[in-house]
Amino acid sequence: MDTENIIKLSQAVCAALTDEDDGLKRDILAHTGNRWSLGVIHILGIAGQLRHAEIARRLKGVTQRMLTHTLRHLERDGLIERYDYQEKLPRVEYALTAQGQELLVNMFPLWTWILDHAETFRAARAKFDDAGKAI
Amino acid sequence: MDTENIIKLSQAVCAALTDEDDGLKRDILAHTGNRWSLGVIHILGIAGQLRHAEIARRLKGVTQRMLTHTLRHLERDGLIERYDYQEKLPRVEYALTAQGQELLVNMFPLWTWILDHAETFRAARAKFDDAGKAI
DNA sequence: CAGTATCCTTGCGGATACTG
DNA sequence: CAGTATCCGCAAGGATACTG
Repeated sequence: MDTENIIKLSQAVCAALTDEDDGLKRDILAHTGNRWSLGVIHILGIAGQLRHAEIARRLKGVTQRMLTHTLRHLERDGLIERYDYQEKLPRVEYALTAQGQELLVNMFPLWTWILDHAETFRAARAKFDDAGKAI
Repeated sequence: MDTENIIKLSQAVCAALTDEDDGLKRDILAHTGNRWSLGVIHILGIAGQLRHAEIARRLKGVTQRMLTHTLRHLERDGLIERYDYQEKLPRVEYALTAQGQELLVNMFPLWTWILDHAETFRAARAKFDDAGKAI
């Protein structure tokens, strides 16, 4: 897409976007910014339904505490569902809800765009930091 | 979109997504989750180019400190550009870069989807909290 | 006007130990 | 196995005062 079109498109987009529900919007988007949520959603999107320990195994570096915490938050926002089988040795599985799947689908353009421009971002940061403005 | 299709689509999406660059991806997405970034981007998308004080006026509740901080971070990631006119009474203006405009465009589906489902999210939370699971 | 400089509170993310 | 319960360091976010 050329620059001309991006400018026009972004202006059209801005006009269409509203600032209502600013809190909620950020709350939902916060899932995409914090440490483990996106990984969980991605993994569940691929595997379908997994137990706590299975997710922990596939998510390198996550602690039990943070995984539980992340799962609770995703569950609270209706993005995943928790299935407790009430067995004596606990078995609990998690899966994306329809909402969670829609989040993934709607996040696709943004996600791929970021990955496609990884080098650009790194270059921008390097330039900024080299200019002595590092934060 | 019906449920059948969402499931298929989300699986296709998951397959297409990669987990590379997890840190960078989250760093960029963090802009969408934190308190003021999205507001700044939206305002600049509409207004084109604005001074520090102008942004502060339109962004209800932001403090000078946090606005400066937010602007630095957005600048570091190449999403906005800073124009310092070097005048005796300081005049500095900010505008979206091409990258920043692309971010907006690529975030459009996600943003509108969240706003369209605001009620669903609120209902999910209420149900969760009422079940006594509140975090 | 556009920032720094301080100080403060809150919550994130993590390490470790324990329980039904 | 799937969590709680603590304790901890650190950064986000904020209030207020000051500066070139």
